[in-house]
Amino acid sequence: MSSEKKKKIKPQRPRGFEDLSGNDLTELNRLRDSIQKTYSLYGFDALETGIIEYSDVIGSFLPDQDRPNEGVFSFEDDDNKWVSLRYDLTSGLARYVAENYDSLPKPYRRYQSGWVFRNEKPGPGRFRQFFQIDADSIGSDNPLSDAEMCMMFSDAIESTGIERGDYVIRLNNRKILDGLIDSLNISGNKSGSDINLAIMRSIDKLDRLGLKGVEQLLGEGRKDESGDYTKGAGLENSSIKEILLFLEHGIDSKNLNRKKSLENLSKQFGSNDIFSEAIEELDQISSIIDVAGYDEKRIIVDPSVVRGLGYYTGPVYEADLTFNIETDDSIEKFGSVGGGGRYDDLITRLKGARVPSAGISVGVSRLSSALKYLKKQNINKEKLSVVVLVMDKEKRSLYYKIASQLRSAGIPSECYVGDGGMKAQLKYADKRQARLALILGEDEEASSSITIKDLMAGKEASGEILDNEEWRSGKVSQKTVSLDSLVEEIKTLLEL
RNA sequence: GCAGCUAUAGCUCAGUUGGUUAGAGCGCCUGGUUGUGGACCAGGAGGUCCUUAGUUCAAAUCUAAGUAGCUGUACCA
Repeated sequence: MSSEKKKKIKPQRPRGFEDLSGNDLTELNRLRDSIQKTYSLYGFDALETGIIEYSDVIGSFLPDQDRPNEGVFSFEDDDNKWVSLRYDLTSGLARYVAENYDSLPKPYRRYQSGWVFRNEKPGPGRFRQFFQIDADSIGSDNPLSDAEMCMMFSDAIESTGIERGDYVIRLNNRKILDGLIDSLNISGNKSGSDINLAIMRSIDKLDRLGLKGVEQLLGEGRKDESGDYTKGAGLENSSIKEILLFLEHGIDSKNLNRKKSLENLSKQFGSNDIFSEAIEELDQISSIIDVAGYDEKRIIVDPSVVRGLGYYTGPVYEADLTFNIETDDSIEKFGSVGGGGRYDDLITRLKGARVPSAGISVGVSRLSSALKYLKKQNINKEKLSVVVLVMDKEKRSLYYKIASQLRSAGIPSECYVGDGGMKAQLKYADKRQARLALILGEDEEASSSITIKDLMAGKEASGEILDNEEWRSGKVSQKTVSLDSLVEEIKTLLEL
């Protein structure tokens, strides 16, 4: 006996994976639909690609070890080829574009949503499987496509029910930071170098760690709450000062209009070539969205945005929720719900030729919990459903006929399909959160009527019942009606 | 990866300086009520006290290692 028990496998879902049901699932679908509808309004095409790609295509390479790359779920297929679960939707897009390059319209603009997988340590609000909704524009160098991304981003977020003022699109350019770091004359620095990336990473943590944390990371290093130590970039004090000054300006400029903000920036570091180029690009984007009527309530210039260290090459955008979230012991910023930017070199790897591109990606779980917090989600939206009880198993066909009639009238209805008695069936209906139970037994049959039991009303009444006799009767919230008028009665009852 | 914390019933947790049969609330099941879910009453099932080794007359309790989880941090093409 005990050995048998030992064999019983503990039902446990892998960490970082979620089961979705009920309201959460409905909400996911709703968000996906409204965002995709926005993308579609802009003229983007829908695309689906598989969730598995060849590992080398996905951008990883086979090292000498057994596993291709950290962070990616990978395995060998029958042909001894390494395949991987997609870690984002861009990799599939890149492959698709390179494969069908000649037949696609250029620029090619498409949207896609789906689950992506990362084999990483999950944390609060971070999963190993999560849902992304992307839109990308392939094959355009034009600032118009960046501007379009920002505007569409803003529209998409508003379409989910988040109101203007509760979010903002922060626009920046990677070249601004490149220019800044370039002007510091740090030895060994160039775009993509270790020291360059270390600085970028430190700046990226401004939101979470604040100016002080960034200062520590740029210098010697930083100790976290648990006592663990992170080694810093080791810059000289003068350089750190410059960067911090710049970041402070970034914080200030959030409150300025875009034009003013860009003017200030160019005054501050105008002499650097890379920097000037960045300002010029941002200026063009800003003019386009100005004319289109997207003001600073929706899109701001914020020089502290870093985004995806790897493949972004120009303008970057991030959607931030601006309200605070109050937890038990602290008040935190809700933070980013998605982002994107220009990546001019990504498809080059698969295609050879340079393919300038820009894209955005929205993470749905964050957005969903934000909406839940704002109470915009339709929580416990009253479900309209009816369970027809099986009182006499011989007469099942009759019950099915009733359920079928109700369905024709647009009322979701089901017949109990289990083996339990009446008590068990009502328990079932209760757990299903059905609104009504229909009872047609001997009593009702004799008068060709049917009893409608309002489960919600009964539940409410139950708190007031103290007398056991009254309880026993169980008839507080019931109504017996003629079988012919059933549909009408239900419609009046539910105010349809 | 690094660091800190934690591990007792399905869930949330209590368990005294190491002491005899390990508890509570919720949930679940049964009955009160063979035609009534949800209130109420009565009863019941459910435990490798994470694993292994050690200390001890005696370990859920102390020690060590391992494992898993949580939190922070790092990484995240």
